[in-house]
Amino acid sequence: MNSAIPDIDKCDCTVIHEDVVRSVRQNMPEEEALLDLADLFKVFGDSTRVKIICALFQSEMCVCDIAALLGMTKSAISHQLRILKQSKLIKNRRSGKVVYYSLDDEHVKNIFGQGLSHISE
Amino acid sequence: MNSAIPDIDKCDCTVIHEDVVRSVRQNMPEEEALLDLADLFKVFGDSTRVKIICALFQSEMCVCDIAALLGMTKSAISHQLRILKQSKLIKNRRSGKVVYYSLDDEHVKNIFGQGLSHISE
DNA sequence: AATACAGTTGAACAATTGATCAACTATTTA
DNA sequence: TAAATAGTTGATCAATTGTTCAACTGTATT
Repeated sequence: MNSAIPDIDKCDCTVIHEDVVRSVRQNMPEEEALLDLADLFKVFGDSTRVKIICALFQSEMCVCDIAALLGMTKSAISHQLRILKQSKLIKNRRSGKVVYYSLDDEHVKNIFGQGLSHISE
Repeated sequence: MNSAIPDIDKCDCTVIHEDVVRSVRQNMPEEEALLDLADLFKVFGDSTRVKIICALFQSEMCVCDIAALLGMTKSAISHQLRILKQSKLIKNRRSGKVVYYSLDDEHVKNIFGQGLSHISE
């Protein structure tokens, strides 16, 4: 199943370049992949989560340390860590009462690198 | 000016690994860079904008064509194009009544590539 | 000059989101 | 086993966001 053909009815205009639209539509990735991609970027689209990821680039850290680093509550950090973990960007290990979080993806570094490269222009 | 030291007061816990926190804090990118980075990813974090970018990978397109492709109104597309342009991810040229949009960044392709690579695991 | 069409813009509204708070679980230690 | 500490979780609320709608601009055509 490829990307579903959307309701043309909802479009309030004539198609000017019918051939282009047809060709582009045929080569679009599947709808689901595009939604997943947007959801992944949405995870990166919050400054708290960006800061957490940046911190974890340097070292694995526990919730308390991240909270202290960013000047936020454990609860707020824990909520964000949960989102990052659901997206499989970080992993954790428990050692006694302390839970250590660390990065769990090689792509993150590359995505961040490209992003930083873009904004520094 | 490096990343500002946040209110430790707002943190509701003791720092468990003081050395780690100090070291990580010293090496964190500037606050402003992190905010810009999050803002950039926020732009990618919407399925409509992801679809538009994917479409523009294949061909430059006018607003009507994108609207028809995605089954949305010109207005909705135009609003999103404006956001993409503000982030310097796309550019446009006018030819008579028609405005053509196209990608304006080499990093986009790499960011998307890494993102797609991540979700396909 | 008047009409038609491509595109833009601002206000409004519903939906989503992130921090807060309180209550909770899990593990260690006295 | 009771207290202390690390962390989690669900509800709530304010703030943000995306689409819609209506009115608008810009360009070409007649």
